[in-house]
Amino acid sequence: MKNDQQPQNQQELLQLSERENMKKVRQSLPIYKYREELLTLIRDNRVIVMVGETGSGKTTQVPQYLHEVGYTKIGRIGCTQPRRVAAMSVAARVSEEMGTKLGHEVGYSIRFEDCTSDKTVIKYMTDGMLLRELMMEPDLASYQVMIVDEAHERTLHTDILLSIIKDLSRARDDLKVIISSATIDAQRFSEYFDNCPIIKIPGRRFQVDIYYTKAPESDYIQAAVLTVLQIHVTQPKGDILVFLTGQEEIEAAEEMLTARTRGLGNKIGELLICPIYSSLPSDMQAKIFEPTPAGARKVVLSTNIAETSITIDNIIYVIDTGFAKQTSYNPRTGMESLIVTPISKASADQRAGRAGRVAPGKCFRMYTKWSFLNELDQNTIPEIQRTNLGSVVLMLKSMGINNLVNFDFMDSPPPEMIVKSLEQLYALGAINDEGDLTKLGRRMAEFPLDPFLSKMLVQSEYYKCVDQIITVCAMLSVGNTIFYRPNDKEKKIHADNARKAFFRPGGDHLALLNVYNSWADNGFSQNWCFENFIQIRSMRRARDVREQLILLCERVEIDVKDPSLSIFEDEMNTNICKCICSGFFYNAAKTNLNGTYKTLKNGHSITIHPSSLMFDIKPEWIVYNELVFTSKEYVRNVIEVKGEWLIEIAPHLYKEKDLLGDKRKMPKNTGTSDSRN
DNA sequence: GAGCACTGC
Repeated sequence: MKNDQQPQNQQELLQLSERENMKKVRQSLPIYKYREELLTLIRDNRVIVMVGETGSGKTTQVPQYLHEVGYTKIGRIGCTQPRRVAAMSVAARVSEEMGTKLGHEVGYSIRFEDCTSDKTVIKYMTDGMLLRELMMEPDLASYQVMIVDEAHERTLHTDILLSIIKDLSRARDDLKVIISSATIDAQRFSEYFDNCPIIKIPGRRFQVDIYYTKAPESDYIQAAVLTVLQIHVTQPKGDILVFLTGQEEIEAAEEMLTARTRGLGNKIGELLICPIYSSLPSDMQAKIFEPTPAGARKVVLSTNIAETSITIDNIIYVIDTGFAKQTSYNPRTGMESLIVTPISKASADQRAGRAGRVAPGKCFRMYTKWSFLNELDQNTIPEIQRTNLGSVVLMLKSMGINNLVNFDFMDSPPPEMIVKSLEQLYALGAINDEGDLTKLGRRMAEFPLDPFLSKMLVQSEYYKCVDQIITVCAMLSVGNTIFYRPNDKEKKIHADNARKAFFRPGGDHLALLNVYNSWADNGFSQNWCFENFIQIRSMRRARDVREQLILLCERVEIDVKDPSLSIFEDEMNTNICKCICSGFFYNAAKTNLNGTYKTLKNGHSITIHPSSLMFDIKPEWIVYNELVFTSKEYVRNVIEVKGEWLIEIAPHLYKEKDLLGDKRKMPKNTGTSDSRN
């Protein structure tokens, strides 16, 4: 502290001019002209909708204005963001503008990282983080203002927040709520919040000219590739961003572009092809941020990641194929599908906007204007209407919100989805006949996990494998991005062999446990990951999740001490499988002996995904982590179980006569994972 | 014998 106050004239002067400069920058933002109007509106209303276009400065300035006029003397100002990086970087920017140290007056709170202190009066956070806070502080008593930013994105967490905040703002007449959204939805937000006033703040964006195809394109990848080449040959300098739906398309486009430009030699300028998608290793992702050398042109082949999550500088041309992969959830079958779907108008405009960040740009849409006007939906269906609501329902119940079918959502999820979640929670024992949370359910709600996983975790104490199950939970919750499979025939074989080497009798979960433990035994080494085709980013994330789960276990009094030393490996593996079964018995299936399986719950036909280590083994009974439709109905992350376990663990679902009654008819050679080696 | 968009607690 004292050192900071030593007079260091040169540096202080520099800082002073920096502050002056900062002030000028702040005052040049479009929102500055609206400062007084905005503050008056907030003073006179509990809730307002703020339409701030990109570049208006709303996210950084509004909390500061409110701070400057004294709101923070009473309570904190919170501002939620859908993404972690946004929460961090905006907080850093604002603390710099205020001349304070990050984490002091201005801070941020995201999962695994709380950069706030007692002094913090402006707090940026992810919307999911605020939901967790709401479980502990249901009235948000420590906040005077809550800003829900990027509300138009309608993420699952944002939608739930909106409902809870609407409810809360009626009870707390001193709380100021600001819903910040893009133009399109402003009216709907206002209606939802009892016709609250709307303030519109223009942004600062360059014009983007839109071009359509004259006729529909049958092959949008090829069309996109040809457009890239055409731009490259005929248009002035500036990088190109192409939106495709996934890794496969990106690799195809990359090959086509390479082949097409190869023959042209030095007739045309160099074209740098940069793929980007989230599961691409970070060092390869970094390529898109490298400055383009003079005389060359960069073409970024991207998934939706570049629509909101990643911003690339110097993009002048956008090529929009008009499609994206989208999940949908069928509550009847409990199946998720990931399907190539036409994007919405809002999404198309967002993509086009990526061309106008640094200069006037051009957007080439690989579909007709008629199609844009008549075939695309206005907005993407909000996530809350197309996702499994298990953890949402559990969370809301733990906040005391019981009547979910009549709960005031901005867009209600289909009732059958809520019913399905309730049915699953009931089967897990998280809620009772009246639909109230049980003691088990309350413990489960503490964990930031899917209810199936949290049930398994709570049960792990009984099966004496808490530490192992924590690891399994952590590995499953980082998704399917652990094993890296390069885009090269030779390397693919090596990667697959590396993967198979992690096999342990029992199933995929045990292999995941093995991966984690091997990594830990090798000192969490980066090199080890590289040699074994493991994505270190996912592993580090799993390690973070693990640490968080350990802390949470202590809170709900689950003993994390590792008792495994007194148990033999075989016995331990059985315990682990039984424990997984105690969480996932709902996802049980029996072999049909022709390579497919039949789910016990509804007789649905499914197949083990070829990436599963159980693909070649095909045990009689399995329990799976997830069921996803891609080209077929595949289950991923599978373990072998015994019919007897299912009857023992879930007698309310499975009866002996139904499961084992026809066992005598089954041939004996259905193989078990133990016979593999 | 297949292929997985993107977030987030």
